[in-house]
Amino acid sequence: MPEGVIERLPSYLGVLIQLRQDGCYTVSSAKLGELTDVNPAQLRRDLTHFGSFGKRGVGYEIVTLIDRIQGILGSSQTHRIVLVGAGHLGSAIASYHGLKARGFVVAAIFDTDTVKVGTRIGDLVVQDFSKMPRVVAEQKIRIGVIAVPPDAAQAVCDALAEAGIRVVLNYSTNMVRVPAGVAVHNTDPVRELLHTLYYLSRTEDMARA
Amino acid sequence: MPEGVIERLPSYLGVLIQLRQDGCYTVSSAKLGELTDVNPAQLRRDLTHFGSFGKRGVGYEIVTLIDRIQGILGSSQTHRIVLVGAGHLGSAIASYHGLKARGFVVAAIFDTDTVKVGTRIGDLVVQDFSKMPRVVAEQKIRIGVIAVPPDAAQAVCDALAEAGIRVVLNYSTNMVRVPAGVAVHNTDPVRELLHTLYYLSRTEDMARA
DNA sequence: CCGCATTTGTAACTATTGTTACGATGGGTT
DNA sequence: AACCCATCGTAACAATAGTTACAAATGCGG
Repeated sequence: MPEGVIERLPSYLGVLIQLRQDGCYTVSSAKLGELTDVNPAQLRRDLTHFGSFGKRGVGYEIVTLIDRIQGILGSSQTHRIVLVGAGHLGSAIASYHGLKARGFVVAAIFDTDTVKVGTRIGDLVVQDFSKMPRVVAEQKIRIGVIAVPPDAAQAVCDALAEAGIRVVLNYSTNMVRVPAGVAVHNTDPVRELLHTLYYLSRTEDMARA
Repeated sequence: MPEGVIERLPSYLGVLIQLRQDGCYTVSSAKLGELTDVNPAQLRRDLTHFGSFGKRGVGYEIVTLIDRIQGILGSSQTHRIVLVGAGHLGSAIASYHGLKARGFVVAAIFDTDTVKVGTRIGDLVVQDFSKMPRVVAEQKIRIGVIAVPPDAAQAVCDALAEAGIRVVLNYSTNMVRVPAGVAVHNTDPVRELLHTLYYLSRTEDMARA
């Protein structure tokens, strides 16, 4: 399965869920492509990677498509995640309602800062990071989110991997490295900003020309 | 300039800045490639897109490289950004020290919620969103960050574009659309999680086999 | 029941991206 | 000064991704 497909599936899913809420039953590749900024033909080809269940002349049945994509991504069941770092970013993630709506539940929050340990964030009480391995093992949690200062990120990541975490989402500025068998996704706001900066200078060049 | 290069430059820059702090003077494509998970040859070719200034047998001079990349991305000067949404996520971004260190300054924070308007976040006082166009115009701000609930995202984005913002970084779950001449970058945490989920199921399949 | 508008699925093509391989070049060593 | 080793820059190749175009299928209206 091509990497690009995997990256687009979550976008399709998001839009489809929105459409279902709006009361739609079917959607064409043209419409869905417009809403996700994807070429309709490519969208159709993406979907053929896991079967062919559109109806010619009609489009795709939304509920079927949602089911299918959730099956591929493995988001049909709810996933428990652990969150490391109870700072502003950690709080933002923990109290983010969009998570539950899409099948994610924050099972526990950890921090090394003794001042933060014991405080509440939403329904959860921040626990000491030393308890992380036990919680991960007992609840068989496989997803971890890192929201700690850059210097601590790698150490936290190593500990998560050691504890059995299989997927790491890293929100710190430092890229972290993982052993084989663990997937990591580094999404640093500053990197995103720098990336967009390039387009800023380009649009200005165009305006000047 | 290929899209892929632009996406990798910020990673290079981050690692280079780190290396400079550690007291290094030069770095080889092999080393830098390892630290950024990029094939050394590709890294070299990426760099040739804007000149050739490595020394054979030695590597690249770190400070020169940093200068050059910052020049390309336009991050040699400081950039002011406006932030819309003073919730948890907005606070996280506003009080994020990594921004200043990398040349970004949050110039103003806006919200429509009258309860939040007037409160302080770091050095800044949250202002009413209606004042956004004036601030953007007066300070000639071109970058806007959206950290509001999904339903409000598109409206905020339209207003930002109208006010003269040229680059939008959208952290809400709803993808937003922009007029031509404005660049947008949607980075939704849930989408990232869903994306990593696929790899989770894959690693488990591998473990089972 | 038949043609028409619509929309899928896919084949062929193009463009882009990534990889491998190797000659060129600079510094260090004897 | 001559040799050697590390490393760059780049050409050739391979793989991937994206686009265009069109035939096959579906439902609808007359």
